[in-house]
Amino acid sequence: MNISKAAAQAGLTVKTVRYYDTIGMVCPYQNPQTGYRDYSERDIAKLQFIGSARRFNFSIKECRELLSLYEDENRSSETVKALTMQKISDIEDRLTELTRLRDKLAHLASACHGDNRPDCPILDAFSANNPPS
Amino acid sequence: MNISKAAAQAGLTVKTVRYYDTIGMVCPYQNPQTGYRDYSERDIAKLQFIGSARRFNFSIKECRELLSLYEDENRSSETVKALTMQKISDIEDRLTELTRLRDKLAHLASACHGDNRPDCPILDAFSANNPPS
DNA sequence: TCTAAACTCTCTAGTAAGGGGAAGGTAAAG
DNA sequence: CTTTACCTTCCCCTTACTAGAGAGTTTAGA
Repeated sequence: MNISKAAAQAGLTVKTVRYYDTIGMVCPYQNPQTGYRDYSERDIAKLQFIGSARRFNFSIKECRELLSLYEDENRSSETVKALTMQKISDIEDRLTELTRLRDKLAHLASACHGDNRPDCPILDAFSANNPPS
Repeated sequence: MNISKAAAQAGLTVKTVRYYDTIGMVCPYQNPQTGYRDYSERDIAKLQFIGSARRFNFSIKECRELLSLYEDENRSSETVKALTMQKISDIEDRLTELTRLRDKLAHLASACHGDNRPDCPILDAFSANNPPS
């Protein structure tokens, strides 16, 4: 299967799929005459797997790890679950942080009348000597 | 004031402060003999301002915009409030997205017993032909 | 069969926002 | 005067791609 069909199957762009080859994640057979890549069913499955994991916020490095577990017939689900729980925890940290940011910004915005007058509580807050939180 | 003290005042690293000079955001007087940067009080205030805005998730580009409003004596608070509301909206989009991710991952994790057996619902889900959501 | 469109390839360079570290000059303290 | 702690520029590294140039290939239609 050529690269654009492979990409479509996995919900990725051609550029991305080519990138996954250059970094050694999914390296299809490559015609030595033309240089054209030819993706097998197994390659497609790997691309789909990576696409899903990426959409779940796993980094490329983590995807590599998941992929090797995926391909290991003798794996246990232990490591996968641990990785997933860690990822959930990462996401929750980020949620907490973003929620705090939003609340602070919303608080500032509510104090700002947002009209033509030059005084602005938001800018004032930014220029205050805030210790880095 | 030398760069390390300026950085400390603003809660930034020396590298970051130097970077803000190279990209033209805060360009202090530079001794032509030694090349040493010398930060004025005004420079420090700008660094602090940028530090705060960055911590509020504003990009460098947005910081430039906020900074020019901050330095404009005749500005109105209108634009600042609009930028802030937009940022709040961005953050809320991200919150929604991350919450959905967390819930999906939590759902998968709860289905996975995480023991020594090789079957794993998480990996199964990743390898399923999921349409990109 | 020819041609033109639609694909593919590699390669370079760029993105955001700095971090790491080398090589070398400078300032301040003892 | 020496040591230590700074400072400088310079270049490469990071993440996960994306854009585009220039050139070769495949395919569909006339």
